[in-house]
Amino acid sequence: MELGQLEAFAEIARLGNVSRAAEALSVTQPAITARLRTLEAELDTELFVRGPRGMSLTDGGRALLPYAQRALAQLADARKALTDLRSGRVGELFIGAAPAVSTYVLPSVLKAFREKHPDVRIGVSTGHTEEVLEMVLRRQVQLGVGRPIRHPDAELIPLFDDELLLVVSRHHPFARRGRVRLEELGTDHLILFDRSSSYYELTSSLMRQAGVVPESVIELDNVEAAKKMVAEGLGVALLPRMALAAELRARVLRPVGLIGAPPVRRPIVAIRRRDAGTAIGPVADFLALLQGPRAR
Amino acid sequence: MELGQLEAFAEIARLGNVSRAAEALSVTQPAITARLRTLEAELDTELFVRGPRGMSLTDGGRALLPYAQRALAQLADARKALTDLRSGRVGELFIGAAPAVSTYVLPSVLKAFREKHPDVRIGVSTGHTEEVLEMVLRRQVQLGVGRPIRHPDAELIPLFDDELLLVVSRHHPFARRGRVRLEELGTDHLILFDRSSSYYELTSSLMRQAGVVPESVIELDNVEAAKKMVAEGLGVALLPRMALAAELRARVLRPVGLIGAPPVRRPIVAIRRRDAGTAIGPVADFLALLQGPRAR
DNA sequence: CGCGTCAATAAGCGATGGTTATGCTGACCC
DNA sequence: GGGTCAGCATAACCATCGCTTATTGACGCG
Repeated sequence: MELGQLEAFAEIARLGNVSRAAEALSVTQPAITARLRTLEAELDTELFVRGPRGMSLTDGGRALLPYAQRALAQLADARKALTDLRSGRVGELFIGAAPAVSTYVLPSVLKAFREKHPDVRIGVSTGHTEEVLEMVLRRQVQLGVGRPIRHPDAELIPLFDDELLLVVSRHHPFARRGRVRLEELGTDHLILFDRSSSYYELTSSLMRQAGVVPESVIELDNVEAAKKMVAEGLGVALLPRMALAAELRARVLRPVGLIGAPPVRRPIVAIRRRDAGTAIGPVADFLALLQGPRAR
Repeated sequence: MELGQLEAFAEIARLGNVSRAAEALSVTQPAITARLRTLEAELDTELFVRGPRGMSLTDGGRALLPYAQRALAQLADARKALTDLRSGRVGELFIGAAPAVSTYVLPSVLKAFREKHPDVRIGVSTGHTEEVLEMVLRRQVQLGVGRPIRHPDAELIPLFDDELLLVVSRHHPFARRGRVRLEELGTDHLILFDRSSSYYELTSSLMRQAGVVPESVIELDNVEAAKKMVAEGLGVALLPRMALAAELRARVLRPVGLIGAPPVRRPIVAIRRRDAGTAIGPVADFLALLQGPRAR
């Protein structure tokens, strides 16, 4: 039982005529005759009665027809489903993301994505990178976004470098100078955010290495509050650039370069299961958006 | 997209391993690799990720799998449906039959049929032979049973000969003699049945040809009443043998041979559409029962 | 009574899919 | 860390199958 035979069978049934069926399938009439003959032989059932004006279904043929049609329809549907999937037009996109990514990166990227693919179901789960890795490994999400984290079954795809940026309020003396030496922070009030974030450790060690002890330290558990405080002039902060896009653009906060200190950069990566193969469809399109220059 | 390819795909997905799939399909491993390769090429989609310990589905493969399985299942079902149909085990059997056939032949035949094929849906429509022909031509029934009637689209299959039998009550003088001459009926009371039946004309012409004018004639519109009247001794009747099986066996009525008159025989035939091809399944089995010696 | 339609058959050929044999890669194990 | 094993990919060869062209045959129809 081959697909070509079933196709021929269905077309003959539809058109009641071998020659027409051959034409419809773009082959010659003997080819269709042969297909039908072998099909009938294999099923050991006459499917058509050869009348003087064409072919008419037997009981057996009538019994077979719906099955053949359904099978062929399944395959047509399969083709459509796959092209749809590859086009990214439909399907699902489940993402796990670290908090900062979820808050500051995904909104704009998902907005762009949704415009292109309105029919894709989107889901976002937020958690720290370790949790994101878990989600990926458990297949709860197709893609994770966070800082690099090694695991034999996980593949990391570099997206962009996030950077810790020293920001101050527009009225702060640093704002005009544009760049200061690290040690100068010692005379200022430092605002730190989220002890559980990986940035906390980076910031602290930076200070320690420079032997800088800030005048005072305020610890907060979220970036939004930190930004507000800096804007209010309560101190200066080292915050991830991706969290600052809006404020920098609105010039509410001002970036200040650090002299004598290496830039603190942290790559942001996408995390996928190695056994998921090359990304296709919605995932691939979303990845492309993330890697594109407009992300962040 | 070929069935072999889909089969290979489904087996690899099931077993997670090309070599096992090859074994399961009784071909060599390169054959399966090739099938998968061409399938992936045609669909332009990677279906599996080749890992060091086997194959695991990609998103694309996961999307395709249910379609492939359904298509293959349809074909398996189709095979089963056809073998079931040919075995006559399941399916439908719609019959159109002339009244006498419907009343006196079908019950026993259908009883035997049902014992062999309990899962076949059975339907019987009764009508005179012309109506039966109509039912057959309109495909309301798959098979008709009645007297021969010609039509270009109808094929007639001889089943058995019915015969008009002279019957009398057990107390009638003829009963002991066993055979009488046709003219002797002139002194008796004749019971005729069903003016609309084709037998009426046969009986009448028989009498006319012999110049016999019965003492009296009673006309009835059904065979049952006629049999009762004969049994009650109200007269003698020429009735179709197939309607008399029970009474002859119970010796309530006695057959009487007619000397000097040719036996009045009428073939009973099955009627099928010519374009229905060779009968298969339930119809074929039923036909075989009808043609068998035990029918009538 | 020849013509047209339509399916079946014949013969030849090219493509396809199968087989055996072998190569390559990563994992696992002393 | 090298050897071995598992498992898929590749190569080369070959048989089979299915398609094409050409022809035959059956059957209505004008």
